[in-house]
Amino acid sequence: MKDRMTPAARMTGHTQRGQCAKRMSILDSAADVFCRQGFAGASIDEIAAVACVSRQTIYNHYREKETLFVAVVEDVMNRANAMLFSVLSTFPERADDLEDELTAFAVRLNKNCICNHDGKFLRKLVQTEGERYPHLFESWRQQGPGKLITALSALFARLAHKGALVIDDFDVAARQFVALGNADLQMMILLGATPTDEELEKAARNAVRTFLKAYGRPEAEQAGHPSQLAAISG
Amino acid sequence: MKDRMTPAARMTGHTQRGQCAKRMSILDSAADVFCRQGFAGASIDEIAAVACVSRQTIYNHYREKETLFVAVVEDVMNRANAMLFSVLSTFPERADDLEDELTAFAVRLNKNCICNHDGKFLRKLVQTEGERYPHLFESWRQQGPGKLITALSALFARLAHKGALVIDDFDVAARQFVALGNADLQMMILLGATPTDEELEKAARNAVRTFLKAYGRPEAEQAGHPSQLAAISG
DNA sequence: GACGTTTTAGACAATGGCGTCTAATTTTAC
DNA sequence: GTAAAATTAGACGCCATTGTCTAAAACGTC
Repeated sequence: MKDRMTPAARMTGHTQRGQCAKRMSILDSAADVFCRQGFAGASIDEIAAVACVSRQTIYNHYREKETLFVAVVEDVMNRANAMLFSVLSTFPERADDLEDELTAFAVRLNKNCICNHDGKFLRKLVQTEGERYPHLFESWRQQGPGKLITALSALFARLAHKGALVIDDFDVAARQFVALGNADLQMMILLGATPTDEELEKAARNAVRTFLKAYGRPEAEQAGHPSQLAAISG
Repeated sequence: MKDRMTPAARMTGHTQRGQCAKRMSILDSAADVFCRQGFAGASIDEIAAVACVSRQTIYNHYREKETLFVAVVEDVMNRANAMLFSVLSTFPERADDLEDELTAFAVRLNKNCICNHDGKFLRKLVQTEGERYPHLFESWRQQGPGKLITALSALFARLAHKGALVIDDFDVAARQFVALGNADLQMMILLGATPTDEELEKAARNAVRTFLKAYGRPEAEQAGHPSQLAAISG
């Protein structure tokens, strides 16, 4: 049904040759199956089939199902955290065009960190298996979402220091920025659906407008986009 | 470990006697086990043990595991929707003390609809089994969250009509109200943890303050709570 | 107290998944 | 080309689970 990529096609970019190729194919396919079926529902045979690999090869790399699962989660967590900080590094420095820049940033955050494949995987697995593997996801929680909020609040603090924003509690503002960014996408996020670019853009625009209404410097707000209110109603 | 209630103690209020008691005990226990283990990981024997009921009794009421699962989900969905509309009916009518009243409302919403047992169950199951039972959860999505936003936006429209709020897009505002309410609790919600009353209160307070900064009538905002900014920083 | 219904415990076959093993085959390294 | 390493297909034992069946026990009602 859903056209699945062959493992060769799946590994884009530099082709790690040798055993590493199989390893990555296994990790990728296992992530896919674990995500769809959960730990209990995923069968090694299905993972092997998706990875185009024999079952023994999997047991060759990973002692047992649980070992594979932990490796998959750690792999996805590392990718997700790397992507998160890559996106964080694009946070707008200058305060000109703050609405547009923050909107573009929110789009990147939602698209590459929250609505993407890895984000869906982690949400699902943290919810379903989080209680069974507390320490496994705890480290992710601290290094991923935890640091996101810390970093975001520091960045907002800089913008506030420059006079572009008026914020009383940076930490709360950071969390609210992320929450507002998800507001229009919550059901899609829950269902694991992928929003279109227009949906992403619109959600981010709505979020940033409200965020700036709450935290923006009053005079800058109206000076920047005088036609704002008129444009929304359409 | 976690002290489980005996099935008799679990059914509060009017004691439906006869087979109905067993039925409810089975539904309750099955919800518990399905929520913890997922559909694939849940075993009928464990459900029977938790319900203090023999396995055959379960098969007596429900033809097979899937039948039981569907019944459980429908049961929880009905309870959750009923609770949602019960909470919705407490939305503040008058515009006096809007911050306090909206905060109390947000606390009720989070506590009784989102962070409670049923909310956790539905989030988990929608994510893990939603793709396998599309129509089952689709009806919930429409009648639960869908109607929540519709109703909330209508209620906000009334407040705006009274001049208590300044809102351009009621639908967006409704979604943002809910999203802001979750902002400080997102990780707890993801983990299925239960926030304390103080955490609920603080999260709702932060949310409503920001919501009113964005959508509150400018003069009402400062007139109502002049010491607001000073109080937050502590 | 007697009768019909419900529940119970346990046995049972069937299924499917996990993890091991082996022997053959392919790939890689030199 | 050859030797070592990796991979493969398939068979295998083991165990957990599903769903059925049966005979005994408990329950509720009259």
